Amino acid sequence: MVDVSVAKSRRLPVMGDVARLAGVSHMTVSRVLNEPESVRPETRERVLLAIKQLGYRRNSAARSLVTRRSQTLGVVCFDTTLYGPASMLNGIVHATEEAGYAVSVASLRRPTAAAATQAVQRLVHQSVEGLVLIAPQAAEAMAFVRALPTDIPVVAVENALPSVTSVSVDQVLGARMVVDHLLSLGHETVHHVRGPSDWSEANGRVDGWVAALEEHGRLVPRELVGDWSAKSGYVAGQKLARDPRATAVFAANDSMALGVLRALLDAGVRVPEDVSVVGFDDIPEGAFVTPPLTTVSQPFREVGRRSIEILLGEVEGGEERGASSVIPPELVIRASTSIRRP
Amino acid sequence: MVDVSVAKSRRLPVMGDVARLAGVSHMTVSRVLNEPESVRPETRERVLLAIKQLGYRRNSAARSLVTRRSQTLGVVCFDTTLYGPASMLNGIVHATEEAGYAVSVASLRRPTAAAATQAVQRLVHQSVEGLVLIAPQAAEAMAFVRALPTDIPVVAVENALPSVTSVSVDQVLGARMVVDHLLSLGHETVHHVRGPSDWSEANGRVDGWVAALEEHGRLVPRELVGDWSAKSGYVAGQKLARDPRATAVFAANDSMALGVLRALLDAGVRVPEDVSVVGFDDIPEGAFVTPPLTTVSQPFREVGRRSIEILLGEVEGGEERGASSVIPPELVIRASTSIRRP
DNA sequence: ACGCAAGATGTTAGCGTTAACTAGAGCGCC
DNA sequence: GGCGCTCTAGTTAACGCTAACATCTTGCGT
Repeated sequence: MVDVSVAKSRRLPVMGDVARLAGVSHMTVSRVLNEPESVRPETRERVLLAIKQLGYRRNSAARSLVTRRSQTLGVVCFDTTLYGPASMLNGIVHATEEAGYAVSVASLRRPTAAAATQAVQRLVHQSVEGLVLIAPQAAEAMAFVRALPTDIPVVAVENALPSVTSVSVDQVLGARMVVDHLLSLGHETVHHVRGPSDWSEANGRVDGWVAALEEHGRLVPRELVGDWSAKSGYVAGQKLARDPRATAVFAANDSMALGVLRALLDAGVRVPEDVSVVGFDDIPEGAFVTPPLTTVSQPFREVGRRSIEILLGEVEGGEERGASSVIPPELVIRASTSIRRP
Repeated sequence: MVDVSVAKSRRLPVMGDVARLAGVSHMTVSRVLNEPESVRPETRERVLLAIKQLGYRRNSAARSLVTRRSQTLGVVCFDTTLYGPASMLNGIVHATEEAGYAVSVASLRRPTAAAATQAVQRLVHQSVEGLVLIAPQAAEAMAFVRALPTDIPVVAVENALPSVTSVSVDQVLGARMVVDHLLSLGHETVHHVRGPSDWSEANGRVDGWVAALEEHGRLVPRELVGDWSAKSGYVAGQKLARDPRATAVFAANDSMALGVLRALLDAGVRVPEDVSVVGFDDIPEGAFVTPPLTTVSQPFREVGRRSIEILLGEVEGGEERGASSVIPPELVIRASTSIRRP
């Protein structure tokens, strides 16, 4: 289909070739492609036919050279193997494609400032028209801000960078919903296994957790720290299993929640009879583990969609700076939480 | 850092500007950037300084126009939310970046031939220099083959397309290892919850399962069909729970295995005491579910690395057609399988 | 029949870079 | 001491496209 070209000459056909075959000037070919309405239907058909016969495709480099537009957005991400970032990337890629832009991805191997700078540079070098950052570590935040070019729009997802428009899920609210849910089940307080301290999402969840407990006048237990992995959740769970006051545990993501679950079960603690456990993210497997996990669902697709919407508003409409936007998450109650039975 | 430019004129600096500031011709600037050795150190320093002062960056469109190289590889993928594809994408992005190429991603919303064609076209339009297909459905296979341009190298991962170089994990071998393991534990036969019939990976696993059973002269039970989701695994698990002859279950991926596990437990079947369950993929959570899941680990990074290696061999070295390559998976034995106790 | 607007198409000149050739300087060699 | 060779830097011409302006048809009013 693509290669119906006469294939005689080695070089790909250019506008001039199409023009010659159609008996028009190369400019008419360009017009057929860019503003078909301005060309007489009869001529247009002839040109279109010639294009098909030669298998002609516009040279995008030449096009962007003269239009000064690359029709490409850049995405900087960290570990897209994690469910959250992967979903986000997915949402962003879809939204970008729908808008007719290409997506160029730069992935940080490690969460260092140098890597962040390098990734941004690489994308800027590719002359992307806008930049999406899905790199939720605060560690690179300043590196990002320094590396960011001033001449192209940027949107950060899940990471409130100073002076950068951001789209994020309301982590604080999500954590509050978890705490409210657990307290309403009669638990005295809620223990927390937090994510790495350089992740803004982890911090938001801690903030919400603390705020909600304090509002209810409850004691805020010392938090445990994980690294998002189920393994780190397991380690935390082992400690929690030894603490009789820990009857409700809020893990900062589902993977860690699974680790906690596992550790508790291994220690002979029943979930949810003895201890309630809640996660965060709503991974697809969450409903099918034992026991099915109560968690907080984040509208990743929506975040992707909205961030691209804002970004393209700035890229195309030339809007000054899109307003940051926060999207509420949703509590999904399943079987890993229950009324406290002392 | 990036914007130390004089910022007086609205337009970005071009080679000519750098040249004027450094007191040389634009060609010398070009040489400093492309073949520094050929410029006298003294001159080179002057040019480098001017570049820094102006914050000059080469225009990549102009560059690719004249060199006819986009320095970009295209990746076509389907659902990058699934662990397997996400890991693969990750591996590919890393390998591509290391090689100094940009990565343009096209994602299929739905696994249809039309979407496949469109995605390939979109990337080709962006003048990518090579194409990686991570779209494991056979459904689009023919669409891909038709849509593929003949003038740029293509590598398929996990999908043996006719006349396309491929890199994949040995699915058949993986399945055999699972069956061998289960039979060695004393199970009479192994039941299988397969993936969608249009995924080549699913088919490979079925083939290996059948082959291994037949080699051992065992009865091949009727297979159950899932869609990779834990939910579909759950449905399959419910059926299996009713079948007293099903003492060993091989689910085609970990998510479905979790669903099976859940269904069995819900039905009062103990795992692994009554029934052994094995998954495939080795998702990070697998070690922390109840019971920890025996599964097959796939070297996704390695697949990504090797596919890019082959692709770039063709792109740069002009090698005719890279040889397809198959990488062995690894059996990870955990606690969801045990000796059959009748 | 003539002028004139509107529509369709053509002509020309870049966009910013690299390829390919040209020119000048310095230097060794017979 | 002049010839040619190497090393460095400059000049010119693409690359394939679109913007902007120029030109040629039409058709219509008077």
